[in-house]
Amino acid sequence: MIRPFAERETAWQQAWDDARVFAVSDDATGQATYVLEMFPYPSGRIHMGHVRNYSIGDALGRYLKMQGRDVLHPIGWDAFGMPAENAAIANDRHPAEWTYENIRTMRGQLKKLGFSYDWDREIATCRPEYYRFEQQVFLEMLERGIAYRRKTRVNWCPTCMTVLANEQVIDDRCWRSDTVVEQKEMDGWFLKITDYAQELLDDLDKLDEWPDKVRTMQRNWIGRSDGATVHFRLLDADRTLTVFTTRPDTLFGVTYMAISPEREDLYDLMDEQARAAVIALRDKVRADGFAENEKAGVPTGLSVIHPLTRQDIPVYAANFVLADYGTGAIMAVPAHDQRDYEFARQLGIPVQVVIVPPDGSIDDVSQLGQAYSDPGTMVNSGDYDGLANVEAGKRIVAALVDRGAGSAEVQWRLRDWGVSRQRYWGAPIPVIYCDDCGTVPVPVTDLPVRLPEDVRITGEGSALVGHDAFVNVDCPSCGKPARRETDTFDTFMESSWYFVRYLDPRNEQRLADPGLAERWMPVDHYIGGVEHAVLHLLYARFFTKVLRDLGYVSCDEPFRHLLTQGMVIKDGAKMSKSKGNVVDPDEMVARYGADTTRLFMLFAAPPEKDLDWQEQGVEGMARFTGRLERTFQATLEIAATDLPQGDSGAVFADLDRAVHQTIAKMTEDIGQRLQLNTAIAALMELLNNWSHAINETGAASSGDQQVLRDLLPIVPRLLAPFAPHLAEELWQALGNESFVARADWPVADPDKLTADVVEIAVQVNGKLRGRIHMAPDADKQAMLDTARADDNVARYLADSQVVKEIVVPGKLVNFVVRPGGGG
RNA sequence: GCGAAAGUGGCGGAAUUGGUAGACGCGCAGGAUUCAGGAUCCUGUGCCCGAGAGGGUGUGGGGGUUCGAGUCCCCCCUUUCGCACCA
Repeated sequence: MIRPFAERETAWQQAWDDARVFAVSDDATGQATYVLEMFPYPSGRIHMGHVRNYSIGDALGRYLKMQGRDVLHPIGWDAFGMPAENAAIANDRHPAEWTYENIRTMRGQLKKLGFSYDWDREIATCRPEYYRFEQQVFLEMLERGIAYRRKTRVNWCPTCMTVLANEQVIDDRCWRSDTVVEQKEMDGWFLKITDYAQELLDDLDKLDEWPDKVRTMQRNWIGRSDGATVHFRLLDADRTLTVFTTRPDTLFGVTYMAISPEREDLYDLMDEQARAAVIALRDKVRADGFAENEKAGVPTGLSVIHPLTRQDIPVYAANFVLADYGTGAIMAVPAHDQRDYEFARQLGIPVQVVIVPPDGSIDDVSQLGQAYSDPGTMVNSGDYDGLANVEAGKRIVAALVDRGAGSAEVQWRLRDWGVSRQRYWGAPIPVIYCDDCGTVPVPVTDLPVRLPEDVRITGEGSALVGHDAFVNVDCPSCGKPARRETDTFDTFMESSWYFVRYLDPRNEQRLADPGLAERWMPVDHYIGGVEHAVLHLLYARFFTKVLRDLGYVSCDEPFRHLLTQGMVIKDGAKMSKSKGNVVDPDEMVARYGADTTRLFMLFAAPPEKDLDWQEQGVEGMARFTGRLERTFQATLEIAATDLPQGDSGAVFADLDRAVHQTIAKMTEDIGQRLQLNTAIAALMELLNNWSHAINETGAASSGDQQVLRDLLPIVPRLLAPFAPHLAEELWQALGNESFVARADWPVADPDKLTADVVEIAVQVNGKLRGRIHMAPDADKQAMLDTARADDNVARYLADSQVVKEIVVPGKLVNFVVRPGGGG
């Protein structure tokens, strides 16, 4: 008896829970396999993007479990963050209350979708039992100098009233509120991600199961560039102006220097008029951001001495020189750098050519009207004339080293990660400031530093600042009154290591047992949106390397295979409340059931592409599940009737082969290619053959019946990764007492994978002229003879001469002919 | 501007190693069943010509390699994404 979907889905969800089917034991003996989807922020309700994400991971996890693996498939909540505070302000509720209520709602929604999570391992990052280990790791980082405090210019979002990391600023705007970010001078805690820059870059090559797109984005973000620093003595002052350049070979082409107007350390050397001009430029640059592409600049009145030619070189302040890259100053070579060229043109500065194309195709580069930045031969460069520019570059660096005027150097675009946030709803940073002892780490034995709950959220800065009991503490070192840090950690901290906590979520002594980390890490399949390509995925990689160095894990990289799933689109736009095109998962589950909803999400597009939500498509999928139920029921009845002895007919023999071909195709599509859409298509195709065999031909003999009896236990298992409730229901209808979720994935019988007759295309001059049917292993001569015998093919060969015969066994015959003669 | 990915019926998408383009699904058309609607079942469905057999044409555009190209090479167009004065 197959129950209606609403009834059976609830029943099976309960049964899975009761039997703890997806709880994985740490001492199981199978191959440890870790399947993980990016954990959700408890924003209120599950949306279709979540459903898609988790349906992909769930299908994969269930499939691997059926393959005999020990599958770890946990879920939790990325529970700290701004929206909880915003909601608190709007509704006068405590962020914790809001968050836990959302978690309850969303947990219920996930359960209704029937995902195969090990709920015993559920975590929420806002619980002290979780963040205490984050605080502990931070203290260890502090000890090792990986965490440090400094005053610096930071990105400040006036809406969120907090500092942002560089990664959280997109086009000069806050990643969350879209407000234009301001620059502010502030104290804050930083993590030395730059110490790991080289390893983060190098190890990208090991991540061969990551999309190239993501690896490229990270490579660009890290931004290694090789070059040299060059020191220029300032004229009439006992100071130097140091620059970074990737083109030391162009040193003889320097006709001016350019500094960022933010280089306030140089203001004292300028006369009043120049200083006023530079300040005006600085203010203009700050106001415009970098939206302004037009080159602008002013002379500073300063000059430097060229380290090799000893010539005087003027220094300008220029709007295109970045304050926070390199040294905030450049040597300008207008002949060979387009930006320098444009600026020189703008201000009438001379252009000095020092490299010409090696083939002499252009003997006077100065006539180009733009900078020449390709390789070439050195000119106007003293001893280096005639050399290839790359070689000259090396020698010039050597000459600078000799004179103490420079050295080879590597620059990075990656900045240290600022993790201080002036927000309440986050993990407290475990340090105390004492007037006598300075910055004092909270002793590990005092952890966790609990976030106090008796606060009122006003939106006027962090609620912690005014919380006297939290702030006023005794110095752990000298015992005198001291102040506790009131900033909290960036929420990206919590998501940088949660995948390790899942391994040992109830351990009160340690973040995770190293043996468990050894067993389960790295994550085998990590699935989530591409919007995390830099932020979360870079931080998580960094954290993993730190955890390795601290002895918590033994792997270098957290995620072996990364699948970046596409967005869910409706009416041409990403589903969002503001666009009013959201589809509520609960509604879909109520109307069509979890199985149908999940099947449609997986079928409508390959996992990595965007998915267009079409209600009609869901209805089509409901037709499929309905048809499958009816056909299964009908087949059960046939299997139970008495039929005359006899071999199977041709239709049923074909069906038998189709079953095994479907197993083979689905196994490859899910296991190797991760193309869940074509795996489902293959199952649909099988159902078409199967229901036709029953309805059109009908089972007439015991042989036919046997084919159906063999097919029955295979179908629920093929269905189980995608429509697990229906699969359990069908499995149970066969009399099985165990769960299909625990059954073995079927194995195709290799003898049944080849048909005894295949269709072979016959072409004449590459055009299809006929089709013949032969055994797949027919020899070439037989194929040619049969092809020639085809009426239509014969017509094309009649008045022509065959000059070449191409035969692809089991596939195709192609006659290459030319007119005239007789074949 | 630089980098990456993509462009296939009315629509979502298949085609895995250069070998029968359009699997599977939606939609649409015709039929069966039905009082009717819905549901279900069957048949057809790239475009053009043809009663049919069959022929022509067809994977963004143009060229090329090959017996054979959606797939490989060159040029161009469009879309999406990422980076964007990184010296």
